Amino acid sequence: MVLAEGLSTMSESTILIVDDEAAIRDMVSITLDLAGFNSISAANAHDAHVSIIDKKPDLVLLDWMLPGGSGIELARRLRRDDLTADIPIIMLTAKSSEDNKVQGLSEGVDDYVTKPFSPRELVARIKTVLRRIDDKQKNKALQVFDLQLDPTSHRITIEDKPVDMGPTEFRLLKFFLMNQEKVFSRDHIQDSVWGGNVYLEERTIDVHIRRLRKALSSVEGATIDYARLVQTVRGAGYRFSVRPS
Amino acid sequence: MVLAEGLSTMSESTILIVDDEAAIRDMVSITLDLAGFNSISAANAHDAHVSIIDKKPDLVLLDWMLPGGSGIELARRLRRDDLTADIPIIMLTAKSSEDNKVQGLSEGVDDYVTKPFSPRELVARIKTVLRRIDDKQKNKALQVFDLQLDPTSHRITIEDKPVDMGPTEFRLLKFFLMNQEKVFSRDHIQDSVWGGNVYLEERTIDVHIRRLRKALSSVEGATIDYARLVQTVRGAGYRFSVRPS
DNA sequence: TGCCATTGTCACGCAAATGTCATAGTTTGA
DNA sequence: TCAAACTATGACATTTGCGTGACAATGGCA
Repeated sequence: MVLAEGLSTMSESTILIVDDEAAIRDMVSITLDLAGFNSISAANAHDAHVSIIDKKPDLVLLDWMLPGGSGIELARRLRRDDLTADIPIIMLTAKSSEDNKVQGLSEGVDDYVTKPFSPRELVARIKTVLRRIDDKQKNKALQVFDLQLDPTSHRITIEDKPVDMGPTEFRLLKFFLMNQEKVFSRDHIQDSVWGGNVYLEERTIDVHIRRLRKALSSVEGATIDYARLVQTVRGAGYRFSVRPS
Repeated sequence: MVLAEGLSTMSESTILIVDDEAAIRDMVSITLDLAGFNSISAANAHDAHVSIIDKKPDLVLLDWMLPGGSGIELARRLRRDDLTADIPIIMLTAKSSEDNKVQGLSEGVDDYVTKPFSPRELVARIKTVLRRIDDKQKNKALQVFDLQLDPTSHRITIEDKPVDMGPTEFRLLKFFLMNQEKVFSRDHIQDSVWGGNVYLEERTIDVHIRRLRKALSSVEGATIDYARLVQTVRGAGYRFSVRPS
């Protein structure tokens, strides 16, 4: 069975360690690996930024005292850029005595850990932050243009007008919204939306795709035909994409 | 069991004390413990921030004059972050200076206490603030259009006309009014309205939903059909929402 | 004690939702 | 241009979930 997409608790989160001291990098790296995380590291802010854009880690462990004060800079830059604004950051700070300067600048940081720290503490903090971000993410409304899916109220709206659809189509749309711009085979869709323990006729998926499209088209006066976002990829499956096919 | 939502009088509120002087921290801590609060403390803004994110206290007692002026910074930061914006803050100021008062209140501080203060006064202020916050949330949630639920007199009115319903329907409506725009499964509703230690047949919830709807519809000449606000979300549960389904 | 409101349960009916099929339509490559 | 492969769609039987009226049990209150 193929794993359901968008699982809240990823089996293996990738953590980026940014510290100029090799000893600390190694120590933390080993700790994280033992805790079941995937760790990568960077020795300076520049490499870190490249890594973040490249590898898209789930969390960044950032040393406050990088040479040149660039740790602060990096944190700020990450927060400013939409691409990286959602990546949680845990700051590693030296001692709490001289954090006065630090205070005003530490906006948007998700947690701090003070050196020296125990591996146990570090892992606990990371897990806490990941869980918190995760919950936030899970309950966050998914949105594309003026189409909104709000998991909390279990409601779908287009331009604030409610869209009526069955539970299966709801799950299907949710799946698509969480995995846009990717083609999925019918098998994969079945596994992710129905679960792996059911047998469905192949054509059944098509029917539900059709019902989803119909629901998305049913809104009067919409500026876009949202049904067009559910695209057929002949011979491969279906894809949800904001780009015209 | 899921905790009942929005309990007004928390059995034990957690108060975070932020002060750089250990003597004051201890004094306040003892005072609060005696008054039946749960107290934690932090010596600087940094630790305080960590604690707040971690422990989510119900109120923060914040020394204005933290070294480096970071007290005010902290207050500002707490207000800006969505996670912490709702946590009430009471400022501890050295002298009664009008400046402090004005500036503090403009930063969204809920009250201020001037040193030296008596334990009695401090506790009274805390209780006042907690009650005010509490009332604010309570009163905000308990009115929708011309439907009113008054917890004190235990009455429900629509356009000032009394609505008759059983105790269970009353609690059910209260629960819905406190948690609007969210879907709740029957299990969740049962936990929150009946408590987790009872076993109910699934259909029983439906019956009470129906009784609630019937009661809400029973008012003659209402401009809105309030029963429509109690919405069925097929396959998911029920939702109280101002928006049409 | 008897009355009455309240409550939880059940059985039944209805409508939405679901999965399947047959048929029509479209695309692809020879 | 034609056949094969693939997809869209309408129709249909079945399943599922929800609404509703009725009823017995409970407990408060006069």
